[in-house]
Amino acid sequence: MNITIKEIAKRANVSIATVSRALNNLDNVRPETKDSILSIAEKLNYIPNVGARNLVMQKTNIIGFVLPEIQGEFYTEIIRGIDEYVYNAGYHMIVASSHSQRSIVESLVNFMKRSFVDGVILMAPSINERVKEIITGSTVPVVVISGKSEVDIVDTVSIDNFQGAYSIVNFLIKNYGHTKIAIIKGPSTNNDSLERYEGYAAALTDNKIKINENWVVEGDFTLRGGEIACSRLMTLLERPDAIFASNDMMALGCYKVINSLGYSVPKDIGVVGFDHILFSDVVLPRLTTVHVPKSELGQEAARLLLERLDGGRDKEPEHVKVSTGIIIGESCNNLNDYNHKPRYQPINQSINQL
Amino acid sequence: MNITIKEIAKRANVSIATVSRALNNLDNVRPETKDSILSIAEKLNYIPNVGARNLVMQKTNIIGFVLPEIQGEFYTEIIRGIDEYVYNAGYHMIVASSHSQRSIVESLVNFMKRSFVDGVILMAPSINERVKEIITGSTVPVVVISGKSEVDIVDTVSIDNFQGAYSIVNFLIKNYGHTKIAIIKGPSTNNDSLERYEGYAAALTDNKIKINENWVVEGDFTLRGGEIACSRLMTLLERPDAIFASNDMMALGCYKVINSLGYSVPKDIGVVGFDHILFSDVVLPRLTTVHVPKSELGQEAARLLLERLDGGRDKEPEHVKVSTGIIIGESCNNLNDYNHKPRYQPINQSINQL
DNA sequence: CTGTTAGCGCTTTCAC
DNA sequence: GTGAAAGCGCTAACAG
Repeated sequence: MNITIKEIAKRANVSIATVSRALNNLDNVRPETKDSILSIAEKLNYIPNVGARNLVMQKTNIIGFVLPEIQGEFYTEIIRGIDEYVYNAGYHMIVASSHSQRSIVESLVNFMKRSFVDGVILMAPSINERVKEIITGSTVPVVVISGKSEVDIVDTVSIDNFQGAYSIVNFLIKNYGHTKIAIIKGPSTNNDSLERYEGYAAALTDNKIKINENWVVEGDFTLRGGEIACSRLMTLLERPDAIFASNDMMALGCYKVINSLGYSVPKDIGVVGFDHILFSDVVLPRLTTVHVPKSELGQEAARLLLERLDGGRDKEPEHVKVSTGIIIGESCNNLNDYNHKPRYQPINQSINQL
Repeated sequence: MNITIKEIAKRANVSIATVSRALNNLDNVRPETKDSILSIAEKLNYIPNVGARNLVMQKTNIIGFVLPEIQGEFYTEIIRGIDEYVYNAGYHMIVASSHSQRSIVESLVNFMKRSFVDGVILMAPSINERVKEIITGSTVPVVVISGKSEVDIVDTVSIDNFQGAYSIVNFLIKNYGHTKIAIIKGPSTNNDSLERYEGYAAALTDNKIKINENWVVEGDFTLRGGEIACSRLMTLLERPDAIFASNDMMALGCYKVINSLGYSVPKDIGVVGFDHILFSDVVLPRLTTVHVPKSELGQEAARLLLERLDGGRDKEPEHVKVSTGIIIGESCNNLNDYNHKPRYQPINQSINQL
């Protein structure tokens, strides 16, 4: 049988209450008593029963993280961000991704079970009515990571998609002299996608550039989607000079298509992305893209949740936006520099540099 | 206050025992009574208290997954594999990756707390004495995912590294006519790394090819490590015709170096990898590599763990090896097809090609 | 300082 | 079929 405080109490000739106090390091225990208890516990290799403590404390020190699917480094980074943060506060995290057998709704409902988790972080590209309903009726605090702060009754964390998209497009225009910029949008149901488009549109408008509807195509955030969308752009009579792919995966899809058509990035057409995934630095030419602090996204969500858990249950919902930055690669040319300076160093030169 | 079986019992005019029976769908309850109870529970929106049930059942239906670091799709896929499998059995998973604040040992010890998790899946590239000790003394079942079945006292799941490495190297020799094959090993402390090297060595030996020590260099499984190792190989007086990188990240590092030197893959030198990460299909040329069924790795581990949990506590430890397959890309040439065309082009010639 | 006692909410004998 | 009662192992008043 597993050893309990009862057993320790017997051996130490004290009551279980005293054992509990000693173990929890409360100060109203005589030092000698405490030492004795602690040493006995140590000797017996005592391990507290978490479940029993949970029951009486009405707290599990576990939070749930619900996400669409565990795939791609994006989610991985967020998971890490959350985990690192909550660990320091003595919490653990249960990950529930939706998959063939389980929907987001199901995961949520499951987590809301009393004494299962103390709080939930929900990551969802779009939030339907049913989910909103569940969040509203939740007994435990919920923090939403989403493209848009569409749920204002709970804390939210979102990427500053607008700013990110605006910045990079504005950069292409102002610094690189581009005017013919196409966009490959993400899925229309996705909030991040919408905001990125708005940033794109605003940057053009602010620079007095008309939006060419032929240069606005939709993708689905996948590599394949990027390929298809890019093919469409490449077969237009009037081609853009640069493509703003709403995420890096699609940008890589563009690379593939452009290369397979015998063109080259950025010589023939520029490509920029959004997300700054690992491989945007690995590909040649390195992708110019918008950096999203993924891990920070998770950390902020965790911070908000733990703050709620720490007594701040009825303060106003907080809405945090994490900001982005531009990563400048070589996937888009500076048209202003274009005075016949070769952009690619002759190979013999780079060899000399070794 | 939250509603409990006590409340339901009161309203249904029965005892809490009967409520419990009805809720758990035991058969020794009169149908009418059961219906009445169920409808009341429904109406009251009753949610069972997981913690209380855990306490009396001595079971949490949570398993722990301990891994070195949450990073890269490799781990992500395994997490998904485990999650999908255990979900169907009514379990949840707590992920604990080691990071700056937490070691593997710490995670393990933490999970071993009674009533915290019902079992643990441990993924570790190498297993030290301390960890072995903890596993041995564990009160809950442990399944180890590791490169080698070095822990034979518990169930293990491992990649068939030897077979994978052997296959791809043998393929290069037998099918592509290669003889000058270098290897970039992984870290020497990593079991997967060692086994892959052994597969490489065996394939050469079986084909009566001597191992050239100059062509055996060590990497660290990172992109950067691959670059450094590849640079060393490329500066040798006698260069290999192909490089077997012990994982795909390092293979991509090779791509970078080879390209930056003005050479091309596979024309000047072939590169093959191991893992079959997402990006091995994205890069150009597509990487020839060894496919590792990552999600299956997680699923097998989950299966073994749940089998233990399901009463099979004292059956013999099982050791599962998941097998690999070769993915043929375009990153390595078939020399048999290569009728006397020079493999290394003079540098000026490759410049002309631009 | 320490012991007694009353639960936390649930499952499970053991009677009836 | 159903109820009474005994815990699961722990914390937290409340006394002393």
